[in-house]
Amino acid sequence: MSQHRHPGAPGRAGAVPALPDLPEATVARLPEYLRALHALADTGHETVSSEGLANAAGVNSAKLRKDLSHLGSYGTRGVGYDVTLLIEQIESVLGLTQCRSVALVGVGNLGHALAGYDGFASRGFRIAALFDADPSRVGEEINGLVVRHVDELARVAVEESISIGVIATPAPAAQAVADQLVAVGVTSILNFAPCVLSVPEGVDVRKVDLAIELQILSFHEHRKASLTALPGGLAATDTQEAIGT
Amino acid sequence: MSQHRHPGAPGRAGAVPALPDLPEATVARLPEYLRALHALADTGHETVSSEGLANAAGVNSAKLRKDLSHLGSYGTRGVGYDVTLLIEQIESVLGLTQCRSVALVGVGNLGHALAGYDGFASRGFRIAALFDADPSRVGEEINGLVVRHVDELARVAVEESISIGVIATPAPAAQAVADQLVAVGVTSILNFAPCVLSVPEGVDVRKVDLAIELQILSFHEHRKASLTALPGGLAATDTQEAIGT
DNA sequence: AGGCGCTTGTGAAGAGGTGCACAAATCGCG
DNA sequence: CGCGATTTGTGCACCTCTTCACAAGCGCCT
Repeated sequence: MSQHRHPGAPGRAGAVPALPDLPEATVARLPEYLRALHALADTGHETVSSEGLANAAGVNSAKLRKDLSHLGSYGTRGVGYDVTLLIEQIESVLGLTQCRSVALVGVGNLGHALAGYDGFASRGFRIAALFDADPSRVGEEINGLVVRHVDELARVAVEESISIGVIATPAPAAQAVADQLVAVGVTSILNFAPCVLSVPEGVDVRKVDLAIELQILSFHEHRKASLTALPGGLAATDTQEAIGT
Repeated sequence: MSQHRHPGAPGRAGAVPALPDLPEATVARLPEYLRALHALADTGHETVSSEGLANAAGVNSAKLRKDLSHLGSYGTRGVGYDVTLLIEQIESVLGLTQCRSVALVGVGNLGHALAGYDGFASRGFRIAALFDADPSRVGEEINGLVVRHVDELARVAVEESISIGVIATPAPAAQAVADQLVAVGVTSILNFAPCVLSVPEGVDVRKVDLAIELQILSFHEHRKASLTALPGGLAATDTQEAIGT
């Protein structure tokens, strides 16, 4: 119930694609499922029920089933999901079957750590190039890669066929870097700089701001402190967060 | 500074606190508004319209107004919002009027960068203690702080009145660390380890997984590639993402 | 003083996501 | 071979969040 993409003649739309137009919330959870599935595969599990996988991924089992149903029917009723098959499907949908090359701009405090983070490589991403605007940093070698000057971005990006750009510069430099990335054809950007990037339509930007995460926690901490200050009443009723047990 | 709220008084009871039970989506955006407001204040602006602030924060102006309206009416029709006043209000709601102490566990690649990240201090958080389980790392000094063994967590946490724990350990160690943090009374955790933490009710966990962000971008990249591969038709219609100009 | 333009605050409609509950499907076993 | 146990896939109701559109409010200018 999912194959009818376009009966026309897309000549080349043969095997993989399908492009099921997934809900954004589902897309955001698929990587988590994928991680849980890899963990299950490593411990020898061949199949897993929606309940089991949902637990491992920290979500509701009905939500998980609905998410997976958007990719097609890859489960067996009464049995569960084939771990290996499901991994293949999710990786295919996420476009992880090819190794994607990442360019990292800004090799300061955070960028340095990102350049050395092995969680990228282990999940199919290759950091292909490092850049910085500071001449004193250019030439430094990190994890087997030499830092180049950001002016070389255009040339190197083509050579290495970069598909994702990561910005780890200070905020004032981020927009200029983003513009350069867009100019060389990068259409996906992960931004660690605490600022809003403006990019043309068709370019995806995801932002990670570490301080914001702390501030959100601070709010909840603040709220909890206020509630427990109340003697009785509605203190206990509305605290339900992360999965318990 | 935690005033109670009357269970049955819909009007505005006290002055500052109110605890307006903000929507979660609003809470997540307030820090972004705060950052934009600080930038405006630094450039000499005394007031700002919802349109202006919304632009600076990268959101829709109606959404911004609704978000702010949840805190109360701090704008002036025909004029806009007083930047300084709004900063104070948001900081108050987020519980940033007091400096919160953070314990960072795991001083590996990423933890090292977090320990040196000045974006925390500049936004009201104090990294009060560093921990690691690796004896060879204990004693190392980072940014003026000495790394202690994780077994000292209980004692130090009380001494430094830690209110937020940050986990930057490898995944296998994360759950044990979380348990220890919870045991010493920490009720807010920021988890960088790629795994699901299980914590008792009343403890908030936020997760940041750098690889997941890349995988989400990978999906969109994959989707865009498939769409442009199709000759005609639905290629142009459904690409709308980050703010454009 | 009065009108005019600008901006906020909000009601209402719509879109999207969540979780329940159950029918349909599959396997294992007697 | 049929039955019961198990688990998926999904219709539906609920809920949160988003967005539009506009009345109410405010300051400024004449």
